Amino acid sequence: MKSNRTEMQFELRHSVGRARRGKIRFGNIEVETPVFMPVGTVGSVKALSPEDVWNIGYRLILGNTYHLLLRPGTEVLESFNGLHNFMRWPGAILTDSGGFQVMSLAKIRKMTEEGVNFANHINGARIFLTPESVCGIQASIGSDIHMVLDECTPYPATHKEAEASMLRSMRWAKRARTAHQSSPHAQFGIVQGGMFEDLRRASAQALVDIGFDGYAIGGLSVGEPKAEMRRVLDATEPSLPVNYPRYLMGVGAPDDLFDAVLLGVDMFDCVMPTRNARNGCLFVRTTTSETGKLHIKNAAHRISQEPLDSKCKCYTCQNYSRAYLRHLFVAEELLVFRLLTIHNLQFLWDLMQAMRDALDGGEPELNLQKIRREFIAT
RNA sequence: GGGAAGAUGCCGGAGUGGUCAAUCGGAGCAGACUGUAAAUCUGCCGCCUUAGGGCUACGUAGGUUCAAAUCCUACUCUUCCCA
Repeated sequence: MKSNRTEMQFELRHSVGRARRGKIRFGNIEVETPVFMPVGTVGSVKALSPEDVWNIGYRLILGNTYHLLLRPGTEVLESFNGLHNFMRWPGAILTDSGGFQVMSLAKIRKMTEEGVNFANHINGARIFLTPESVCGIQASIGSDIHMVLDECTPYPATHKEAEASMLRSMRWAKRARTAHQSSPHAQFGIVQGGMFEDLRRASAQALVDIGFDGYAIGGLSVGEPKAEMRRVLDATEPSLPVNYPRYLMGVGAPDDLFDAVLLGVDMFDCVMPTRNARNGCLFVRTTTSETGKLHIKNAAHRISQEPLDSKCKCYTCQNYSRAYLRHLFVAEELLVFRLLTIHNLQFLWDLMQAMRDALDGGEPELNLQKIRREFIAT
């Protein structure tokens, strides 16, 4: 197994309050942080070509170990020397471990101390994921950042449940770190602990004791109120080492991204921009809609010659009217998925770029306030 | 000219005496979606409403009945078969 990637390097440039400005390098691929990563679960950012994703500016996307193991499987991926070559993606890839599927597919899996047994969602055949086997699968995928297998603790959970779940995830993290030893790729641990600050601190400390290349915060944005998420994030962040990237998993609502950057998070991923696009829900600036979103199906857009968002520079907004996009959506023309997905990913790119610029420039607080007014609905 | 079947809400189509403002689709309208079992899911969908109810409704007009979309009579129209 060879890979054309090299080790990940993280450089923290400076901070503004708790917010951080940095850069992650994978060989000649550079990723400015804070960064949002589009999700391409099975080797495709749904509806887009890799070129579409690249042209917006993205250089780091997600894949999923559980899903890629099922299809196309490691044999195919290895024969292509990994997912990058297979899908023709020139950027970097982070793979989630299957820990989220422990929660989202809870009905078809069983947990043991050894690992997770899935009756997989495609044909019911059993697949057994362990902290060690997930490392091997990720090696076959050849991703640049490997997430450890964890249990994404569901919400709500009692302190006792969250603690037992977190402690097991920490035991698994240690096993995964051992199994990963000879890998050239980066590996991130994942903080768990439900909504309990003491458990979150203990989890972070356990991971730091093991020592990872980056630290993720998992088990948030799983149905809890936003205030809960922020409280937990606020309490967890100080326990994370300064010189390593922090990754808040599964977060991508514009207001959550904004708040989490200010709380010191460097990396994010979320299906929201891509899934919402396919469901006809677009992110727009508050100058376009006070709610920050636009439902393309709405009758109000039937003859509108406006773009989705008059301040958006994306391919879709530069070329197509709301009326045409609505027509495509109503007529179930497949083109609409690409056009709407491009827009939503551009919106989050613009939001993150604006925040990076604000952190770099003078008067960051003032500029961040401007960004909040423009991108975040109240 | 003779015979048969049928006419239900925007459309398709259930219902064949009361629990029917009427199953279910579609269309229409609105909403949700946060490490993707999601091109998915939810709600509304005759009119009025202080949301408890009120009103008008199942081709048209009569009739039977405590009660009719459902039974009877006539008419109008549609489709099919025979001439």
